Amino acid sequence: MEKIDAQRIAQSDNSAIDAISIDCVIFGFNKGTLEVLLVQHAQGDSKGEWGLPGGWINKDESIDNAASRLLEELTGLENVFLEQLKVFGDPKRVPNRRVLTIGYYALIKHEEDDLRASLVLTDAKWFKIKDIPQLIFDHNEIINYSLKHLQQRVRQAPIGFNLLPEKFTLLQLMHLYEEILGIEMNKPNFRRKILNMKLLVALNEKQQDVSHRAAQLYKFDAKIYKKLTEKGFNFEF
Amino acid sequence: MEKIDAQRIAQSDNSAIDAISIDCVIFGFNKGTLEVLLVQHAQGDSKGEWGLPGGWINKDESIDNAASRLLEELTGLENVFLEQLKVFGDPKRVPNRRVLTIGYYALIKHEEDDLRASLVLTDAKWFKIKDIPQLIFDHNEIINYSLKHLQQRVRQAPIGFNLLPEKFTLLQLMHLYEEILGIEMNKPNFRRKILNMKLLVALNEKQQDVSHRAAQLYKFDAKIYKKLTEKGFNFEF
DNA sequence: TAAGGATATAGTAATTATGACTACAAGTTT
DNA sequence: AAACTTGTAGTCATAATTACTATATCCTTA
Repeated sequence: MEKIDAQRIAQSDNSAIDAISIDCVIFGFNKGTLEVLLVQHAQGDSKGEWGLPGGWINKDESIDNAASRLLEELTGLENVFLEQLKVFGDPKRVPNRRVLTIGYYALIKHEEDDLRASLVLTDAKWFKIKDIPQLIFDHNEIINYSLKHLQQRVRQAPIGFNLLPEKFTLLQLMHLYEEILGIEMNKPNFRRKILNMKLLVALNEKQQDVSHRAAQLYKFDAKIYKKLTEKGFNFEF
Repeated sequence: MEKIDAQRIAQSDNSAIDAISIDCVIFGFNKGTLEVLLVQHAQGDSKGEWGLPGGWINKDESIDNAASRLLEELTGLENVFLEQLKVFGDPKRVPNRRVLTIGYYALIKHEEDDLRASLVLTDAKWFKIKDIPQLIFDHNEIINYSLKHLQQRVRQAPIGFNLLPEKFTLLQLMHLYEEILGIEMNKPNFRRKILNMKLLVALNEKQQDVSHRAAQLYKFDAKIYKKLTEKGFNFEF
């Protein structure tokens, strides 16, 4: 492979790429609705416009670490579910310069108070999926891609739990799937199916302060969660 | 988001990244075995060592186009199944420099004669998955990742067909799945399941020159293939 | 405090899918 | 023609799925 080897050396320092960034699609689930966290640009050409939170990769920092650092800078949250999506590399995605961006997506427990406190300091806001405005660059495309990816992913691995609080009811879980997948499900059948998976552990607790019969609270079994995540499974509903 | 916006501008020209390459895992299926096409380096520090075929992105070329150009330069094949995997970005993946690489994987119909002719010109060789030697950089990791990814992917979409010739028998198809997934399947049950999907069209042809009863040949129905690929489906065996 | 409303949870029955087989068919080889 | 190899059809018990109905439990309010 002389050709390729030669190219590796020749082009390695005068790359056609001006820069490479990271952009992160942060999903949250609030009151039955899937939301995405966006930030408003305060300066530059795109002042006032909304876009995905993002940034740059530091020297000696893996790209996964860069993404989780950026996420923590924005939200104050650590140990969040965060996965790489893919690189977006259309030559015209950013005007005048060739900038690739590595897309990441995160799933966070939306109701955390830390998060709300941290966010008021910046121009960041949750948008319902349906209400996302026109964003800078190709950020709408990145969100669309990540949503499709999420829809695929929740059917292969029980990652949806990352959007729920520690303790949740079966109906909350079902509504989460309904919202992500855009479908309607049947309560009794959902119960049976999810309980058969042995993924959930019933707690000795019930919902509080609801104006109807309180539902059983569950958490998921971390061991089985791990096993299912590694092995992959099928969450067809 | 002043902070992020400022960073976008400040760091955009003195990036911590020296270069970004593309590396491609090319899968083929030959005599019941899954193989990967590797190339031997002819010069540089890694002379004589094997690695994934790869190269650099040109100006004004999308990364997907760059990947398919590189694939065509090596194999002479066009219109090949080719998808991005993800970026590999460990700071130490290449010694002395910070080089990210975008991983791609391709599925090709292995027996094409064009391919064989083209390949003799270069130091490229098919390796069985089990026989892959120690490769340069993190290329073993990239192959492992792509294999896992392929295993997931063939259960969600009927992409496995890209590894088979136009016309194939049900048993060839079953062996392909067995090889990719590393499992054993049951013939009659496989037949029933795959035929129920209505994805296959029986041809008016049978196998030729086999020393036993000739099997029915099938092709896949392009329309249903497309529908299933978009919608996603479940190929659990 | 009893009735009504709302939601949780249990159960049923018809249908379909799955897994583990057996049996037979259709060619090849000796 | 018999033996062998692989293809294809069919069986049967079990499990999963779908579309329901029924009942339990708790809160609200009249």
